[in-house]
Amino acid sequence: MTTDTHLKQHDATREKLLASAYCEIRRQGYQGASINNILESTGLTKGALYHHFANKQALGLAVIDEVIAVNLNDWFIQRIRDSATPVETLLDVIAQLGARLDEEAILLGCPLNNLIQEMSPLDEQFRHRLNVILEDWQSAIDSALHKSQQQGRIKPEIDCSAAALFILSAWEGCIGMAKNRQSIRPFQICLEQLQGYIRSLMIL
Amino acid sequence: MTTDTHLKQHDATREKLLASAYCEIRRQGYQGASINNILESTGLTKGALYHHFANKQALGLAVIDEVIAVNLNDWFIQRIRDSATPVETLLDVIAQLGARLDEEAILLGCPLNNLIQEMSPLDEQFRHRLNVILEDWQSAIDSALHKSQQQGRIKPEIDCSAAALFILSAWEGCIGMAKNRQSIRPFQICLEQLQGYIRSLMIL
DNA sequence: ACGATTAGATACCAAACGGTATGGATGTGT
DNA sequence: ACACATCCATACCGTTTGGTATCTAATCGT
Repeated sequence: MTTDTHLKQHDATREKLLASAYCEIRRQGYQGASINNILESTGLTKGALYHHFANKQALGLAVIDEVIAVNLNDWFIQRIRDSATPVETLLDVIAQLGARLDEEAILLGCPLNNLIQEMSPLDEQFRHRLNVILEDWQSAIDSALHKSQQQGRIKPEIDCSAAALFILSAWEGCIGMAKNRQSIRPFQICLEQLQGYIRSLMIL
Repeated sequence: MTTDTHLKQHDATREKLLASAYCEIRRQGYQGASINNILESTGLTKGALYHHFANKQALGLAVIDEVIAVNLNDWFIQRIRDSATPVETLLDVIAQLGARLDEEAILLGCPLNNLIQEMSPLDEQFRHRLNVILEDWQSAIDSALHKSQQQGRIKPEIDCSAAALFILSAWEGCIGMAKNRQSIRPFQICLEQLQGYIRSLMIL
């Protein structure tokens, strides 16, 4: 076996563990996530897990850094940053969110927000890494609003940083409330209101 | 001992258990809440607990019904329903929220939202009871907006039910985001934006 | 080709978990 | 006053938890 395939194999089991842990944490929360469940669904054993991760906390932090942050970056942050018409792209992304999420995804909620609510008061390392992601996200929205403001698409008196924070909060709030209503309809209504708020920042 | 004092004693230990369970759940989440911790902080034992509650789930549900729902009702719903100028009262309550919560309260988040995020996908009984509270809350905001709309304080084209859902979501979202920032300042900024949204529904 | 390192399986562990069975007080109804 | 129910403490139980020690292959560096 060459070095490359070996490294690939190494990474493969690590990725399997990460993916499985991500799933389990998403369903049960971090505290409720069972190491044995994670291993069972991968077919691996504790030997493999504790070879790649020092303990449960390290596994959880790796899920945050290597799964959640990456997903958010691909799905949201990059698209907003790269857009020539950022506010419109922001509205687009929100619309896609309402249209594409199925009921199960809504029931499980936002992986980032789930961990924030559960772990922020309990573990400073969790809190800090989640905070970094959150600030990155807010900064992306802030920049998008600012850019659009310079394009004359957003009212000059708007405080873009404050608006970005509110959009982020309301976004997570919408997903969070939807988690408790089994239907997808209130979620879409809520997102429409959020879009309405964003449009109220814009010049007609 | 008379019947009255006996009943009071009975209720007293039950209330002690509820209060302690509320505290523990607020700090650790429901799954993370330890029965032994709850008992230790009351000085009671398992005999007492399992005399008053069938199991941990029943204790958790009682905390929802008898502590969280009651608190929310006293602090928010009644004040909104009783107000002659509901939108103004709503804005007041939000302002008080931003001014009165200390850092610890923010770090621990909203007890209702905490349980929603943790338990909605895991336990149908939890989900249902939390949903009842949520709908009650939304309905209170809805009625408040509607009443103010009839008073000519809110624009006639506003969909009060949708706006109420969004206000609720954004509210919880603000508290949820604040949970991750140790400072109280972003929380206040976020609430100011929420107030701005509500004012945008009003007639100047 | 051979010693050293890495990957991962197996078996085990102490601690914490929620929950139960029993028994002794204390109070209640008649 | 006596039978009965209520309230709660003590001791215990089986299960699950995250974590460790050990051992065997496989692979790497030289």
